[in-house]
Amino acid sequence: MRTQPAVECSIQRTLDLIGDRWMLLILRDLFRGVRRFSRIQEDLGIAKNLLTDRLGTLVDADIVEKVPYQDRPVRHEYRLTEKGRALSPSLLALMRWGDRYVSGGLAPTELVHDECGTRLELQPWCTTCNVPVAPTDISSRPGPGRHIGTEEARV
Amino acid sequence: MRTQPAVECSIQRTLDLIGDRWMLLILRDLFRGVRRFSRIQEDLGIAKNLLTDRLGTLVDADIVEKVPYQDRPVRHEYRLTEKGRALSPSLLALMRWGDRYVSGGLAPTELVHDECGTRLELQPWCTTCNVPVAPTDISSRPGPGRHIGTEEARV
DNA sequence: GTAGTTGGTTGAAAATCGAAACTGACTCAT
DNA sequence: ATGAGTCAGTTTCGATTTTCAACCAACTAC
Repeated sequence: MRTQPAVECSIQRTLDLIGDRWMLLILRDLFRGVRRFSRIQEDLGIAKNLLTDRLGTLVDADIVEKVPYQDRPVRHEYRLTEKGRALSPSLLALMRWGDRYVSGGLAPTELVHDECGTRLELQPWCTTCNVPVAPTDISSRPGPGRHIGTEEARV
Repeated sequence: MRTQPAVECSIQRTLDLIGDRWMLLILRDLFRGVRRFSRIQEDLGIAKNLLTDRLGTLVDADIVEKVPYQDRPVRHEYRLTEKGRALSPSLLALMRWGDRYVSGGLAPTELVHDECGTRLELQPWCTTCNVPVAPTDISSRPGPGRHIGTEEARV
């Protein structure tokens, strides 16, 4: 798919896997409890062959597992694995951004803390200083998994 | 593009805008300081007409602005606006997920807190309880910007 | 004036997508 | 046991997108 030489960053590796136009929407549905083929298909309006393909990729990647929910006829549903559930911060981050910048500050759906009902924010967190970190206080450095030379690297 | 009726969730709205295979990679490059057409094009291996198109969309959406960095010949570079910079948590979340689940725990690039050098985590944060919130302690509810009926809604 | 760089545009071939039709396994109601 | 319906796909094919390569315009450096 990608014709590029090496993939040197986890964002690229992640997007190669789930950066498709439908993938994150499918995952969103799974998070929401929409787990069956036909329900997802009708909810998203995705073509069935594409849904088959995408779910297959997700299962192969161990992000989703296909579990039977009845015999005779055997019917399956798709459930997030732990790896899949670990994508929740990514979806939450995209959702909060959309709330603010695309939906004009009016969230169509809010995510709240079960215990107190507060709407959740998502922030980079420094576990040493125990404080939230602003985008301007972040810099990047090579990690143990290899690195690209970047002059001015900031996220 | 989307043939569906209404778009009722900020994740969908966001992905309609930047959920393309290239968009988030382009944004990643901009965050990293790769800001010129030719540099991005060669870094990503994206076709030039697509890069032209995608940058145009980003500029139209006010996520990126095109600013001249020299006259004679006028050359521009693409810079993130505040709206664009606000995507950093999303990219960070995808990157951390990739670090853990795709790059096998070995981050190719680490993002650190400027002040103390600690590698950053990204967590849903409850501003009332002032604690990080686990995925299992999150539920969703209709917000002021309209809602889909969901039975078992969790992210 | 020749070559090189930057930031594109254009056009044709290849890949991908979407809509609809079709299939197969099974249920349920008559 | 016939007929209608559901679920989860597969197949087919026309439409759309993407890729790849060539070309272009403006300017610099030699």
